[in-house]
Amino acid sequence: MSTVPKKTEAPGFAVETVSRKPQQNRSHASLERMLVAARELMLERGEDFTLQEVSRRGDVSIGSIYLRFESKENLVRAVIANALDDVARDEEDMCERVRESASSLAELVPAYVHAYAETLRGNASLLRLAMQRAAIDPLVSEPGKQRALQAAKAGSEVMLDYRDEFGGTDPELKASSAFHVIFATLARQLSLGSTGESVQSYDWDLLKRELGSMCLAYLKSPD
Amino acid sequence: MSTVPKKTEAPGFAVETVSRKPQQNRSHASLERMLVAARELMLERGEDFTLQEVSRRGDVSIGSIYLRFESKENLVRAVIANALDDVARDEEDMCERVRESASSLAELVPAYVHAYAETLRGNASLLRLAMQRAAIDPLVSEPGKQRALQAAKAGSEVMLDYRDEFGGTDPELKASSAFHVIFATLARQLSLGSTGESVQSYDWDLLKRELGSMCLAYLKSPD
Amino acid sequence: MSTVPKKTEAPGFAVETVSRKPQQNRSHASLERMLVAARELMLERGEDFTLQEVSRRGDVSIGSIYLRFESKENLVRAVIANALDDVARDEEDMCERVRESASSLAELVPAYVHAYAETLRGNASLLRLAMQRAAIDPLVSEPGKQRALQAAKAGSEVMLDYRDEFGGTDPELKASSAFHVIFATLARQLSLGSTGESVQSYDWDLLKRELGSMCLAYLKSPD
Amino acid sequence: MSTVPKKTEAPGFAVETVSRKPQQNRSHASLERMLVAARELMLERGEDFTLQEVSRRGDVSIGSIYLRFESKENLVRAVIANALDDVARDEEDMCERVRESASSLAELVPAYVHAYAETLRGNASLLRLAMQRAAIDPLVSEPGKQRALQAAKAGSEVMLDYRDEFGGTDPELKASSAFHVIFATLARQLSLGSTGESVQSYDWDLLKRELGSMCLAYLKSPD
DNA sequence: TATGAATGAGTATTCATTCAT
DNA sequence: GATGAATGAATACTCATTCAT
Repeated sequence: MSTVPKKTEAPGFAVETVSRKPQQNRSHASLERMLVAARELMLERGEDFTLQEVSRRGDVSIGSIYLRFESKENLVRAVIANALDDVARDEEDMCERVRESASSLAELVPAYVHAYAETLRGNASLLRLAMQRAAIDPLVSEPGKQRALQAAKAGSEVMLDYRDEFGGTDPELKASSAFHVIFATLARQLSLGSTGESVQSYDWDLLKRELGSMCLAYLKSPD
Repeated sequence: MSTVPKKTEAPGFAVETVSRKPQQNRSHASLERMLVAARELMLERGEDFTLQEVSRRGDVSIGSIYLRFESKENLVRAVIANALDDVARDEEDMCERVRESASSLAELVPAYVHAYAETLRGNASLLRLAMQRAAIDPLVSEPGKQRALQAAKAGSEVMLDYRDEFGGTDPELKASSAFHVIFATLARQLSLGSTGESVQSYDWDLLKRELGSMCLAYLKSPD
Repeated sequence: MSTVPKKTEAPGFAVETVSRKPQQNRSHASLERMLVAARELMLERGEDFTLQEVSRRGDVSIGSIYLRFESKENLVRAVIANALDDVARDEEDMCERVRESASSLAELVPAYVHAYAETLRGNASLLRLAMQRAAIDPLVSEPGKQRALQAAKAGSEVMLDYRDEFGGTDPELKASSAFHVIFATLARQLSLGSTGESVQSYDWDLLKRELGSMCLAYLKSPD
Repeated sequence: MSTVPKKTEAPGFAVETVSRKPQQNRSHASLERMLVAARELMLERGEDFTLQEVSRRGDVSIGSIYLRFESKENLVRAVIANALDDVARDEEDMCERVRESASSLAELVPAYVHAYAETLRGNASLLRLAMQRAAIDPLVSEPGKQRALQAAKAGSEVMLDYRDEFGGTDPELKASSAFHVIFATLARQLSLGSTGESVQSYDWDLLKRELGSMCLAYLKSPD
């Protein structure tokens, strides 16, 4: 569970940074309940929910919420931080699985694209909220960047398992670039951050396949 | 300038659909002033602005605003519609320019990536708002999708000028896929739709270059 | 048609007192149209209508309305004044008819009650508005009182045709009292002035008959 | 004091139905203060008052008002419901007193008319508001009708104490009709529901006396 | 710790009225 | 006389936050 110290607009707001106290026994349950209630409401209606509703749905008093979180904003941040933690865990697992299943770059890249897509898809709703908030809230975007850096590193490393198959002279750069392109494309297709000009109806499987081809061609290319 | 008929929650809310009347002479100026004021405020603080403020800054009465727009929401849509129109125009020009300047696929693709990046960058702030709103407002997302479709077609066509240099058997698919990947990557890098896990500090020029290489390798690839 | 002078909050606001000018030819038509439109709207929604709506429905410009009436209030008063004129005319006719049809007090009283009820019923909607407004607007209640006085006199006179059949020593008082009671009871039953504690479902015909009996017994009574 | 449950557009909006919670101790005082303030304002200016004003005059926060009442409308209804309760109580007492003081129909009827007139006169201002609102608000008119029914029954019963002195064959009908006529006449004279064509200056005491005579003559009449 | 009643600042929207043309 | 675009004051209601118990 995550928390945010009351008066500290802390630089890195990891999950532990957003709530107020290292509650022990049963207050734990109450903290849990308010986070669950808030997450549900956020999935239903974004940030357009009321603390009153959290209070009712989570069976916690409004006072309790303010005992744990300095503000509604911080409660939202905590929910997002938890969601990002979940994603990070999923990503790690996914990397491991893909790594073990592939035995060549040509096998790996499409598998990675596919697996990453599924990982993101599973958390898309909360991720969307996270990214929307990050666009305006440094307290979410800053730690988000750290996480993204780690994800980039992890993703690159998976591909670098097959650096021998890479063309060109800077495999690290290639892997990193490939990761960014893959993530950006998948994210946009999943409407993370927003739909807008993305084309939902575009053939998703087709694009995934071509994205794999593209990266493979790029990684192997001597240029 | 754009307008929206009062009672028409029109299917396609093109610029002309959002305001109320084809006012001629000096009312034009007042409409202009409120749109400018609203745009400024939106760039400063998103949709979190007050009609009072628009009234003051644009030197128009509140009543005048409601004379042109059914609601604050529609005013916001009009500002966004205008911005999207601007982008569309810029994109067209950009395509033309890139087309004329390149004489081979190897020249074209990096030039296109670069030019597209600059085009988006110039309108990034308002585009971000557009995409954020599109995430929740069908009246913005629907026409946005049409526009995206056109942009995809236009972008593909530029690359297809050099279809002879393409590898593989389906140049249309390749061009379209390349466009989507390019747009997604640039958009994410510009934090369109949100920053979130994007890494602002990542070397932008580096990524653009590699994105060009990647697409080139892909388009030429026989697979 | 009635009118009200612009700056004169005139004591007696007869129909002629509420509009502004003794228009001649075709402006007459426009005045007529705005009064008709206003009456329609008032019948539909009370005073909760918009001058915009009067303008549209009556095909007159807002400016025209203000050319004839100093304010929306005065327009409302004019509509009411017209309605009261209509009622007064109807009452006169009704008295005449009843007078001719009856040949004894015992015949007259029930006939009068019945005819008066029908007269009021036909104008009930606008009368209701008139009385509601009169409750708060002296400019309506004052002339209304004059009219009521006349009505009381006219009604009394009909009954006094048969003063010979009256008991007691003050037939004028009896006739006047009977009129007041009849009017009050009918008005309440028609919900003029409001429904509230009146009982709509009470058997209307029954009450009318008993009301006749009551007045007859009273008029004949020696006390 | 009356209350109305927030989400219940309850069929019978008795006093208890209009506010939100059965608050005990000191919130009671605050509820009282807002009702008193609202009543004062309503007596001064009808429903044309501001919640701001209630807040200031009653020394309660706007939020507090909304804590007890779902809307301004419901606050108004609560004030009216209270007033109607008061009237009902007064009516009961009045009936009792009149009953005890009279020993014949000839004594009773004038006494009843007089006492009822005084009872209504004391609550006339708020009653007027109640009836005006009832004209457009079913949530007020519906329970109002129930109350009227009860009042009619109670009033009839008082007169039926002397049914032996009645003429004719249907004493219940006579009593009921007499009640309706009495109430209607008194109400109109007190301008309940509105003044309009009522004649304020008409000699009130005179009419009361004649109304008594009329009813007495009617009740005794063999027809 | 925990509660939840109380607070009150903040804002979109309406519509009678004016006045330049 | 006629027009109708422009004006802007006025107001109910929400909900994050506080604090007395």
